[in-house]
Amino acid sequence: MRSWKAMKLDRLGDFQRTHRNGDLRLDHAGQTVRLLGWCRRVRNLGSLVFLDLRDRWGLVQLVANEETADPELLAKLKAVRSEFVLAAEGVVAERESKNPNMATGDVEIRLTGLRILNTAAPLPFPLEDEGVGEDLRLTYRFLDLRREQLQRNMLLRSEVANLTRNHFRELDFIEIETPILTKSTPEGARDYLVPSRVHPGEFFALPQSPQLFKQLLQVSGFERYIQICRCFRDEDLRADRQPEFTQIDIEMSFVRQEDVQGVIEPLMVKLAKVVGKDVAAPFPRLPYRDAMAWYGSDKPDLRCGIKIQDVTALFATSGFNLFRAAADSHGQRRVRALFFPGEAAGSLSRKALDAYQDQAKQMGAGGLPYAKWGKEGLSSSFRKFMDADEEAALRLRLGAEGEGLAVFAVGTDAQTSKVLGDLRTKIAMDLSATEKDPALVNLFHDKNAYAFLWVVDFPLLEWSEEAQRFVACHHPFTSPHPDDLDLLATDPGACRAVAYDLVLNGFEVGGGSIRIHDAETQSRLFRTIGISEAEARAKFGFLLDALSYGAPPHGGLALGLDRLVMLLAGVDNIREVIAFPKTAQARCLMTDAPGPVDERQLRELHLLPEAKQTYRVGAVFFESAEGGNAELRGQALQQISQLTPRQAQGLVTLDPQGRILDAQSISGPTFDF
RNA sequence: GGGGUUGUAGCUCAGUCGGUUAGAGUGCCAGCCUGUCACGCUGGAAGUCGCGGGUUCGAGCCCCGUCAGCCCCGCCA
Repeated sequence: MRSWKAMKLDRLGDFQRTHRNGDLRLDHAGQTVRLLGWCRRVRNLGSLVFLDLRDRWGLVQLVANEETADPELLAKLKAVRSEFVLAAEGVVAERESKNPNMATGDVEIRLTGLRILNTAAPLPFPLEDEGVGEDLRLTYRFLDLRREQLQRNMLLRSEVANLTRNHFRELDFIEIETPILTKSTPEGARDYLVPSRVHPGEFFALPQSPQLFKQLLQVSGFERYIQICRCFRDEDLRADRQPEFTQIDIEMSFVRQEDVQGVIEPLMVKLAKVVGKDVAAPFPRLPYRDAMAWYGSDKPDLRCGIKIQDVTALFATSGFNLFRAAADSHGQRRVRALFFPGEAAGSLSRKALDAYQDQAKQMGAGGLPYAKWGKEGLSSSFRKFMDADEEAALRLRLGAEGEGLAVFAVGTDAQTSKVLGDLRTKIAMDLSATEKDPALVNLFHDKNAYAFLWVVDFPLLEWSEEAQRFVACHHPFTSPHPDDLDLLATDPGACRAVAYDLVLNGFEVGGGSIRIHDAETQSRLFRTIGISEAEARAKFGFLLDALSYGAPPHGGLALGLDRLVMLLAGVDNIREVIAFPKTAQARCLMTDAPGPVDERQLRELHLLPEAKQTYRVGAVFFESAEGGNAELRGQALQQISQLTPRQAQGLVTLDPQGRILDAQSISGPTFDF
């Protein structure tokens, strides 16, 4: 039998911790201390035993040897295995051989007492290893969370939440909780639904965001609202997306876009400082149109300075049909390009280019035309269509001096933005690892930067092919830009919104808008996106009512706390900053949720039809009946059909008149009637 | 819904052209060890090669299907 299973445990009793393990220093030498924690590792040298004791605050070495320690204590110490839970008493002493890699490396605790509070089975994976399979880590998340990295991330997350609360409290915000059980709305992401037991066939929805409630709170007069709240979206996941996530949600009255940004920026400065980064506010403002034109993304990563260029005009007379056709399309289709200067770009291998082409195809491109200027001059997928003059014109247009690589995309703005927006950061990141010129490396990817920016002037609406109508880009409560109000009727797609996203290093970390605060505009917008008067009344009647009773001009923003902490922690996956996350298939490997539920629960929730009555019928003896009296048998059967289920589970005795004399329980087959 | 990728000892992985008894490191168990700190040394136990089917004299390896993890596209107001 293994020792960790058989061991008798000690009680915590009146044992009191005197110090945190990580705090002990030479100053404490000579003091008797009492410590608690987990055994990280035992090093048993025979008659000398070392043990590292870990608590939330650090690690300290315990020691005992044969000459000075009580033999019972030494035996107990030798029985300890990794992750046993211990209470230790001892004297702080200067070490004979110090460990400079450890905060407490100058001292050790010479044990005078040891209690084993609990044993631990060998762990399914080592806590020190980085490369453990994530499914295993998630199955044993409670152990995974013992690891230093996750402890750090959880601490950081807690710090961010505290700083945020303090920041907004100083600015006179009030924290108000909004419902988790709420109403499903037609626009937006798929809702998680909760069936109502009391109202058959009706459902609550979990909130995708407290959007409408925080707007209503403005109508109520809570001019500055904040909530750190859980939100839910039943959509497919990504590395930076979980089905439930935490949002820092704020809303303010009597504000303009700049006022909302003005309370967020100083918070970001404070949060960046927590991880030792200095960022300068105000952050750059970039109109959506420019973001798409230059970076091909509404959340551009400004750590990369390369911009997309339009080269359509150069190919008006080109022999390269693909490009010339775009030039002939009167702006419907364009040729756009990225140029990466430098030796590393100019000497990219065919294999690397093929990989980028595959990437481009995945983003919907037909291929990836390129022009590369390397040691041997030009090599290009459309070289035979380009003479020296055209090459020179292209180089001039791209600003290409010396070596470098240009990649091209042809198509609509949306198509080319998608392809080039993706390749821009991808190629730049790769080149930053191989390029030797430090100035270029910095242009490709400034790895020290925390590149915050506001993307502003989003379009209000976009045409949905699937729905064959305009839908809200942000949400249907977003205020149209005051200068574009007339466009709502004439050219809805061109109407800008007073909406703004906060972007950090290519991630959308927040989004907000000034909201519609009058019922008339709100109704008008619902009409524009094809929500009928009746539907608007049914779904958003309370909002329209609220807007008609003195709603102040208001606006706000929501920050994705998880994503923000992920970026601050410098990790590339949102699961690393969530204590108990779901897998990419929206499953919890630890609890194995979601799971099936009892039929009874389903029936109570009206998700299954009512159960049929089931009768268990035993053998029936006609005790006093002589032979096969048909009439009597008929009476008996009639009696049986009136039996309660309980009576039917048994042996039934009838009198000559067919009445029940006696019924006893027996087992038998069941029948549904 | 689609594409890619991974799955072999508790863990991290190797496994050649389809061919003998599937290996290594680590962890675990036992013994030894007075200055370790990834302690060291000696020995031992440990396998549903994700699962199901097929091809073959023979499958961890080839084929088909399936499940699970991860990444991406669609989706995510």
